[in-house]
Amino acid sequence: MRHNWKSVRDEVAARILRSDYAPGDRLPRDEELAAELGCARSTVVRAMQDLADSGIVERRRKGGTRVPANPVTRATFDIPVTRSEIEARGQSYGYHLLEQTPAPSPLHVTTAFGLSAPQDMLHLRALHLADQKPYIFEDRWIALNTVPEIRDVDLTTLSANEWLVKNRPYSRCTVRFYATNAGSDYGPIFATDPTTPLFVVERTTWVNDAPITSVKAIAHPGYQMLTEVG
Amino acid sequence: MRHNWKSVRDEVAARILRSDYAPGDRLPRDEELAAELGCARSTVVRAMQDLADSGIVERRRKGGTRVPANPVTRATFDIPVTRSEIEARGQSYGYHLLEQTPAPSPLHVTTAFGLSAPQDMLHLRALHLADQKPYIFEDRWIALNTVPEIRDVDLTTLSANEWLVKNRPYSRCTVRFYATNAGSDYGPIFATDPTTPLFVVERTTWVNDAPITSVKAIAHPGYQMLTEVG
DNA sequence: TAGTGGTCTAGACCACCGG
DNA sequence: CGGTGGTCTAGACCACTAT
Repeated sequence: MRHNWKSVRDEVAARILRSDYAPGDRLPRDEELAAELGCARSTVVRAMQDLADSGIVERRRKGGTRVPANPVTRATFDIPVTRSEIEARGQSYGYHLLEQTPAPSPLHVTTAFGLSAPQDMLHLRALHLADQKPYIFEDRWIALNTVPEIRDVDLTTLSANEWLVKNRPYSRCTVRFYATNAGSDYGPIFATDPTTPLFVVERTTWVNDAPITSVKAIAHPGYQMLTEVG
Repeated sequence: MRHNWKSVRDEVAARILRSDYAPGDRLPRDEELAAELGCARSTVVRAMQDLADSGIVERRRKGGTRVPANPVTRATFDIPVTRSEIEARGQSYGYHLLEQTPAPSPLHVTTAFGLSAPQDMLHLRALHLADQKPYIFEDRWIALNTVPEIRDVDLTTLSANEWLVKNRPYSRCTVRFYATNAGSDYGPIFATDPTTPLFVVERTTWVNDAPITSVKAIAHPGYQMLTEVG
């Protein structure tokens, strides 16, 4: 008897691993599984919803529950505030504000926000240090119309990263990962050759369609984003 | 009256956006919220679990529900089979197997799997094409002890990627993203300068601690991994 | 140890969508 | 239109953990 949803989930997952249910197959109805495993339908539902969240099965009304014909690897990454990330590694955190300039948004930022025209923004360039060494360099634009208070915040001590996270929750966000060269922009910051490949995380956030901030976080050479699935 | 869990979730999310509940704050107990919003406790539970899954709140027995003091951006990426990815872009898919050699696992693969000694594996190098152009190059190692059937599969037509996904489900997987240079290994394949930065996705999979495959997928220049949150 | 979330149940009705 | 998953309810009991 399977009386809790995790054991039901694990049983179904095991059947998929054993190919009892193969990609493309339809699984028994929740009610049948409940009867077979000796639990309530809602327990099966809970288990199946968890599997569906992981992308291991697909559920459709009337269509039933299936193992996807083309399974995907669903990977989840938590992107913390940079200070937390560094401290979680047991390293000391340091922060340098390199530039703080009001300016109209440049084209790439305007389009990232989906705006039809440039807006007044605050442009920041800052460096996050781990054990005194450059860890992440951030190039950030903050929409002054949406976040006017930022003008009065002392960003030399507290990073915009932290202030925003605690004071300006977002309702929507896009995240991009890609590779770039250090070039003449970042090479000097990380003291590396301009040809060094660097990992970039770009995030753009909104509150109800009003732009908040768009940030390019360029990580130090060798940085990896790692996660485990399953 | 909020009578379904999504409206409860949205109401709580809205309160967090308005900073009615700020980072570090404790939210009312589920029972109180249920009473306030006029629904059953289980409806509130469903809503809160969804928010907890998104990292928007943290829940602990006896500790209650809180807005995390250090909120994170939780991003989810679906990594499909390469063919599906290309076809989903509306491009034609092509595949070339460049190399297929049995060999003992090299050090970096042995350690990726957490093995104490090298194992017999099948080494593959293959190129995925989108509209005839190089899209992703994969360098893959498959554990022959765990997947002996792979010896009898014709991998010149069907990519190992697809065969494995449909025939060898995994129970555990690690995913890494990082940047690398094209160098002399990948430069010729993508017809680019050796200094070109490339985005790499590295995945290693197991079934119940038995190694299945470890693959480095090197994407074409300019490749981005993109996702939306919220 | 007491307070809070976590889960299970049985039953009902709803909503989507495949045939 | 009928079959399947989706959700809600009320109540009970369990399990963790903050205090």
